[in-house]
Amino acid sequence: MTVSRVLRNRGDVSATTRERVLEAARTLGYVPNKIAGALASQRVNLVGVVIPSLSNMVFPEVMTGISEMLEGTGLQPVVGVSNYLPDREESVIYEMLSWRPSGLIIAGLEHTPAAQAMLARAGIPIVEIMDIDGTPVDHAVGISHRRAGRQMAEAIISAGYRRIAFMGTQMPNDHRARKRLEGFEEVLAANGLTLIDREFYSGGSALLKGREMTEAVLSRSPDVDFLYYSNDMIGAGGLLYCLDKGLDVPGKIGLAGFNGVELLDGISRKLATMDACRLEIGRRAAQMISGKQTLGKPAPEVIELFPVLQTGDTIRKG
Amino acid sequence: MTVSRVLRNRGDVSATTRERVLEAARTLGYVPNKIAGALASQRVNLVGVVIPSLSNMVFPEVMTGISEMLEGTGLQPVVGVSNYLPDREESVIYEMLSWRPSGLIIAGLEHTPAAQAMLARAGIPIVEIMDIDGTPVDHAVGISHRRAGRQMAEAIISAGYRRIAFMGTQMPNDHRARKRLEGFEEVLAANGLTLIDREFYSGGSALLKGREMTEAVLSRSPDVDFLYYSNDMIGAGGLLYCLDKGLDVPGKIGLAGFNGVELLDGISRKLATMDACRLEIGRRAAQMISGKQTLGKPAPEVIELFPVLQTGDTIRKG
DNA sequence: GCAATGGCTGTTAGCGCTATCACTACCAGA
DNA sequence: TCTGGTAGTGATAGCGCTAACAGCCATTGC
Repeated sequence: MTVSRVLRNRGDVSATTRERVLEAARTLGYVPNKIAGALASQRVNLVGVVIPSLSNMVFPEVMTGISEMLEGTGLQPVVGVSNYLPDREESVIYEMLSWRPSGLIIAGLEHTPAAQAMLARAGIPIVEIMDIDGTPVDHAVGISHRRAGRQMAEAIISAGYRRIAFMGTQMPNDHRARKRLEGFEEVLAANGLTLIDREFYSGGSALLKGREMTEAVLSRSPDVDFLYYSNDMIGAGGLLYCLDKGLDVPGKIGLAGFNGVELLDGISRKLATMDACRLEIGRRAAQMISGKQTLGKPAPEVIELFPVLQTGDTIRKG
Repeated sequence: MTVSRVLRNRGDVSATTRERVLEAARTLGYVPNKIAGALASQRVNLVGVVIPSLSNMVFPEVMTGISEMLEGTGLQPVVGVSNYLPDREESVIYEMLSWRPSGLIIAGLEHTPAAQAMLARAGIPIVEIMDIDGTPVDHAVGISHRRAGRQMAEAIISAGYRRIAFMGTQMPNDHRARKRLEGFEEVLAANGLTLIDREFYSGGSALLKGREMTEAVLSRSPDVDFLYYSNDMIGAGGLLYCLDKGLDVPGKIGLAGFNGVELLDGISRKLATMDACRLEIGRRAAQMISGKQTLGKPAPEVIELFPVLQTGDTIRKG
């Protein structure tokens, strides 16, 4: 018992005893068994994080925000990856919950009914992140992707572009990209416009795919005057292609992406984009979990963040 | 007990009983407590993965290889991030081991003495990845960064470049980058050469930093004829800068990076680089752990992989 | 003097599972 | 008939900790 107290820094132990215990632990190479500890104390210092992918850059950034905020709280993030597959997400959630974590952070609002049910009755704080266009199980932190799509469409139209094409991922389960496109098309429709071309890809190097898709769209629809990309990576690929071809950007043709990927800051021309507030989302989500530790079960909370449109160098001014 | 048997698919249970149990579990929303299960069975289906960073792209790729291989084995990866800090790594290892995972995968061969000791007596398979220039605690899968540095230097020198500058990260604990540079300088020295300039950075957008450092080096040492970068991201930034300035690449000035980041495939000119075999490293490491599950404690194994030099478009031929 | 307090250490029970063995029912074969 | 096997199920102990409380000693206040 005294050993337990020393190793957890809990309760009173005399300085001499503490030293003796630590010394013994060191020489024995003793590592306490957290499994037994967790079972006995009904407390697990883990926070589950379920995300669709690690290769998207967006999610590692969210993770950074989460880790940063969890630092010093005694909580540790545990990552699970769903690969954008609802069934896989369900099993990852099941797996996570069976470890009885202190909280769960999960990307998106769309889950299988079984997953919804598990989350609802898990009895721990659940934070759904990235998106707020829908009904959260418990807490939520994110942006409205539908609104983001609308905002971008408005900016593009008010800059005078009319013949707009879209390029994005072929992913039925990327609900956030879908919502952005929906919002985007909504505003186009309200202005009597429709997308004059669209192209989808899946897998491979995003930069390269952006280049290839752009080439395809430009040769198929040479009169296009704006290229809207579902993310900055393919947008950057497209931008590099346009610059290589000597096209007049943003005069004759404009481009825009989504995300505000800092990674790409080194390209000679800055792509128009919207920041998805990834770091902030991670931070807030982590805060919600660690804050909930002390208090009881508080009312579900939804935090909406507002991305800022950055026109960069690829949308003409005025 | 019968419930336990049904939920783990172990032992004989009649079809009717199984169905009744599953039905009850479903209506109750029952999620078994893995903590208790693990404590009772002394088996934990987790594999710890300790890496320095998630924002480096290299590590998410390794993770992809690991997840891919672990799929279907019943094992689940759990990630811990050390931020290139030895002390933090030590505490992450401690944290991980206290959950008694089935195995541990850890980047690099350099750890604190305490961490070394913990790993050595953990009693589970340990796989140190990425690097093999050193002495592993148990198993290892990786490449020789020293050799990689040498190979690149040889290629550069035999292409006729002589006035070489280096740009890299300011990270005393990035041992792999350090070893590459050591190998590189070794070969320079053997050919009577030394680096004529060097520049280091930390933090920020790698692409942008590459651009800035390149500008700094070129203005300080205008007679430089080769730029060697410690990674592809800053290399790409430098390449974009050189192209923007209309420099003759690879005629008057050559460039090379390291890693083979697929991400960058969309740039008009292909940067010379070496593939670090990241996916393969992740796969092999995961295999070693899952393979060790059935057999007893086998002899430590070291797998060396061999990166391939890709001269791309930024080293002149012949 | 004694009770009361606080600092420190030890004892006991039990967290929710699984390993192991015990038990029942049933059938085949001698 | 009995033995021996097998399929299915239940009873018991215990995994390695921690919560809760019990106990002890030294000090303090009156």
